[in-house]
Amino acid sequence: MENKEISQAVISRLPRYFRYLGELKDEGIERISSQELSDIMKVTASQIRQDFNNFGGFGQQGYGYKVEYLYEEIGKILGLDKKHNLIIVGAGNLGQALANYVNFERRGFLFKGMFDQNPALHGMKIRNMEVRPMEEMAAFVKENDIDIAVLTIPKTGAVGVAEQLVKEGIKGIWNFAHVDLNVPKTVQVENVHLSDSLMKLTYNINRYESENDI
Amino acid sequence: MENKEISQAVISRLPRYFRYLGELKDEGIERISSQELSDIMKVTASQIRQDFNNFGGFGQQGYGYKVEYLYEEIGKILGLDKKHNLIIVGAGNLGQALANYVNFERRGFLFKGMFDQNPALHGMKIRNMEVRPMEEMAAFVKENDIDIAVLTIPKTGAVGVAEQLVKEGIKGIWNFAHVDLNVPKTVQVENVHLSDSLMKLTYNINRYESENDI
DNA sequence: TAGATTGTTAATCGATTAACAATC
DNA sequence: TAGATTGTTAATCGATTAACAATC
Repeated sequence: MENKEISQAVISRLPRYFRYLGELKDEGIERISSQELSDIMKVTASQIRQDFNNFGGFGQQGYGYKVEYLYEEIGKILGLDKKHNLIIVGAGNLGQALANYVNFERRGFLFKGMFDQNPALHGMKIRNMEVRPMEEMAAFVKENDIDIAVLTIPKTGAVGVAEQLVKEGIKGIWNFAHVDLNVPKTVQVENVHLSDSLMKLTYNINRYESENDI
Repeated sequence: MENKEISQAVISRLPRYFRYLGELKDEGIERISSQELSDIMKVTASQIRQDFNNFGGFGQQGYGYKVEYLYEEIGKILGLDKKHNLIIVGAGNLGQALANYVNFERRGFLFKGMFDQNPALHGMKIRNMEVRPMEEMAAFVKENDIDIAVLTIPKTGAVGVAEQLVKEGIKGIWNFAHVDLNVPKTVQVENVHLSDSLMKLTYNINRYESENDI
């Protein structure tokens, strides 16, 4: 299938469209124009139309967009119509927090297992799922058709674990470890570097203060 | 102070430079050229030099950059030389995970308090800090000079809580609630929308598979 | 049909990369 | 001094916005 490449800038905006359209749908609103959506979301109507048209014409001239249809289509583009088997590697605070994040299940992410190096945690139940030793991870991934691994381990172990996961045929890694993973193009990585995010916040606080001589 | 505006694209790259330079420093490396850094970080040397020169000349022609000096300077730009008083609003799994994230303290983020609506959690100790009722938040922020609030509450409450925080003079909000906050320009917001991030991952997994007819 | 609004092309703006003179 | 590498200007590339013809 030869699709023209969509820029990551566009992709990054899709989840936000999806969220707003979901809310409009829940409010019972049936149609919306790019101009109305523009007012609500504070992006230009032009950008909205360009973004959607990357994936084909979802609207109707003179009418606008059908909210529910557009919502469904964007969901499909994001792959939310498919089920994804997921494991969490690292049963610390963050791993546990993500395991308990109920909403993921609603979107087709099926929590299949949890792994940790620390023997003290083995057998402990988190969201009805026992924590398994790291040694079992590789076989588990292969046997249970795991698509996505969530990495919530310290950066020291992350590169090695990622290598194992790649070897077992993982499709995507949601990486919370503070290190850049080097994986083949066959494997997708999405980084969540929390401390980077916090630093951006302090930069902006500082900038604002120095611009205003506080 | 009249500084030319730095684009958020540049700011987003600073924490990554900071991380790599910290690692180089820890390895005892004293100098590095933009070309060497380019090889390690997989960005162009040109971009590195342009980025740094937004903030003035940190290098020396014919020599390169002093690792430690550059590291310190980027830290200052990011505001990491200052202390920031921080509270966490929402003592659920994610709030607790962030409270226990030790590394933040090392960077000058001082964990001062934690709040939750749920009476069952009040008085509970998380990292030696008792969970307080939401009603006490506003006064606490004012009395304890809180700069940053971490919002780890459901989206339904987030907008209202953000309003309160703004009223009490908060400087920045690190927002994990899945909603866009509408605050005055005096208050900086950094969003961490975890489900958006996960959707980007599934998009890329899907795209890769459909491009390769899997 | 007339009015509205998309889809799409063209214009603008901004960010990245290339090139090279300045200088250590 | 010669060689290396920055700082910075110019060229290119890509993303955003504006404009409008197509069309519902």
